Amino acid sequence: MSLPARRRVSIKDVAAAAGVSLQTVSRVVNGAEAVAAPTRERVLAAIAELGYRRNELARNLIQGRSRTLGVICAGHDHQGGRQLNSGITAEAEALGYALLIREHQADDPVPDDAFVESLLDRQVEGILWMLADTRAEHDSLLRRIVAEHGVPVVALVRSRSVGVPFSAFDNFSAGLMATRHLIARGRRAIAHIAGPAHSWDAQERLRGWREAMREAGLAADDTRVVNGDWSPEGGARGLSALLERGPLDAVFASNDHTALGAMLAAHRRGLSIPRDVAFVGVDDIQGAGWYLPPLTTIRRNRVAMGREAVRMLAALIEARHAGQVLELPDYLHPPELIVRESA
Amino acid sequence: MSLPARRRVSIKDVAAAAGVSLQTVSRVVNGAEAVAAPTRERVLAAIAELGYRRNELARNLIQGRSRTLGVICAGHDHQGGRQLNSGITAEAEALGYALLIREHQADDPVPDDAFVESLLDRQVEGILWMLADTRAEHDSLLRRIVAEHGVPVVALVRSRSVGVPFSAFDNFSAGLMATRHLIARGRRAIAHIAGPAHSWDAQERLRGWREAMREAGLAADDTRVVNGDWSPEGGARGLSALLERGPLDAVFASNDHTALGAMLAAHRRGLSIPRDVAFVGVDDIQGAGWYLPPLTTIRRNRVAMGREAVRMLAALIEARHAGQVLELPDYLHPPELIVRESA
DNA sequence: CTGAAAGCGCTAACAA
DNA sequence: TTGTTAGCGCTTTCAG
Repeated sequence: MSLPARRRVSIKDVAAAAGVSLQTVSRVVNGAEAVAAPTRERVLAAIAELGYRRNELARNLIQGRSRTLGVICAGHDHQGGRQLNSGITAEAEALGYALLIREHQADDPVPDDAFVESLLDRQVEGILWMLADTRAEHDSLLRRIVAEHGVPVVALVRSRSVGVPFSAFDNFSAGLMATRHLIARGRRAIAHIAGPAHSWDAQERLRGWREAMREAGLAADDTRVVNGDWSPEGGARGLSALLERGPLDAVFASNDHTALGAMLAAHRRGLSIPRDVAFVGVDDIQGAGWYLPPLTTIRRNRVAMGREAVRMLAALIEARHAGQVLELPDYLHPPELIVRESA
Repeated sequence: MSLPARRRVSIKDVAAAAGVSLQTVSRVVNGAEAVAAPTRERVLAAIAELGYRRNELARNLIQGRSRTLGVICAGHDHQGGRQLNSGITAEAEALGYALLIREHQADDPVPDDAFVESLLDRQVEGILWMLADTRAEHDSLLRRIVAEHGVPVVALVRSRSVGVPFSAFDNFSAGLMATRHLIARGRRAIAHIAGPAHSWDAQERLRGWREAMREAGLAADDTRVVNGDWSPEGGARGLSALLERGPLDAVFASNDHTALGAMLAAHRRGLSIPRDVAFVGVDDIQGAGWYLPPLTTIRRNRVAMGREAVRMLAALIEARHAGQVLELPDYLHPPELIVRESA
């Protein structure tokens, strides 16, 4: 297994073996035209024999480019960060970028400069910001990254004030769509189990719920809203709290896990779904179509969001290298209603 | 946003500003003792004023260490790769390693050398292998990484033949535990919906089921086994196929998603859970405790597995740098039975 | 078409 | 305690 570290073969070794200079090897490796066929053959043979591979680190150093993107994301991601990552990783790879991940655990202190500096020190060329927190510390950190360090940033949340381009989910429309669907099915007493109070996504979905209720002339007062925490536990607690405040015939849950917990709580109280209470979630996580009953939900295409974000960031980086200033349009990904049996 | 790329301030700039040599700045930055207090002050002042940050890439190059780990994992991971990542990322960060991720999508061709070479080219010091595929191509690739490239590797699956240390889940014991639990509850006609045929995890769990049936003197013939694909769809299909072959009073599903799908299918056929058919899954994914009925399952602690794997890999790397050969004991993480209502 | 020299940003070894 | 000299592995001028 663990052999003593053998020195990797360098361009120098290849040059010596092929009897040419370093540059010639470099040219061959980089596919330059200006190399005579026989020379190229010899170099290629030496490369093959020695098993030479280019050291990207050295290359990055001299070119002043790391071809690396930093990703700042939440740690215990209840919302399926995984799927997003798959869009991000695939696109990054396609564009030739490596990814350096930095996770912020929910129970850690609010991230400060030191949090991102490890990424900057490793010379990331751009940053993907996935923290959906509306607290001022997050905003100001993001602003400082852009202003002081001058690194291109693309957000995967629709950030409030910081002028960073984003590829984000249209949470407001999602809330609107979910609630409208319930209204169209004849529901009137529609409650909302929201996400955590300082989550941007949660706030937007709540706003969508309010707007849909308002336009239908229905009461959307605060007694109809409780905060959850994206988890089934939060959903179950939320439903109980809501039922104590009064009767309801539908619940818009901020995400599928919340809906799952709330549905079980409703079931335990002898309520029939969707007859007595209808449920709509958000996410369309794997499994949502197999709950009892299968969950009606608002799908968000995380893979597409991730892909787009990486594309935007890459464009920003290229422009920067070309000395240009690029103004990118924001990208708000539309929600998709998936009607199943819970509503 | 996208300012023209400004040259980052280097150690040279700091040295000039502070009126000292490069070396002195380097010493201060690296916290060496042998610097006079007033000199240190001046350097620190210059660093603060210029906003100097050390370029880790340059440092890595000269030290011949990248402080980076490569992770080779499956793309569309139905099994919650996310949670594992959280153990890996946390431990890697704690030990000062960055992570370079390489995902293998299930529908891509079997990974070949080119697949890992992008990691090697970026000088990763070790590789975390998370591909649980028993096909020969995977094995031989893994073997080649170790033999030809000489990079330390730790696997997160219990790999068959390749002599790579692992920190893996004890899938066999999980299968044993799940099946024994069903037997202890008085079930006799216990079927198994397995994972994909060439998944190592799936094969081991199947083996556990067989062994438990055998030791109880129950029939464990192939008519009682179908292959799923870790998904709810596969679980539903699996249950239907099993029921066509004969009656059963319990199902050991290879993972929670499979169990979820199978439970819905059972429900649709008017079977009561657990009265008519009991179910046990594997994973204890978020939500499993909120299914209808809450799922009895075998928990696996992915975070611990990830942490341990990173620790092992780091130890291997340190040993290598110290010129030693380290024999590491493998780590088989025990399953934990979580009894809920489905069995 | 090929090579020599310089240097990316930093640290290691030695000298002063 | 501080500075000087090399040089990590590579690419970029600029000569030849």
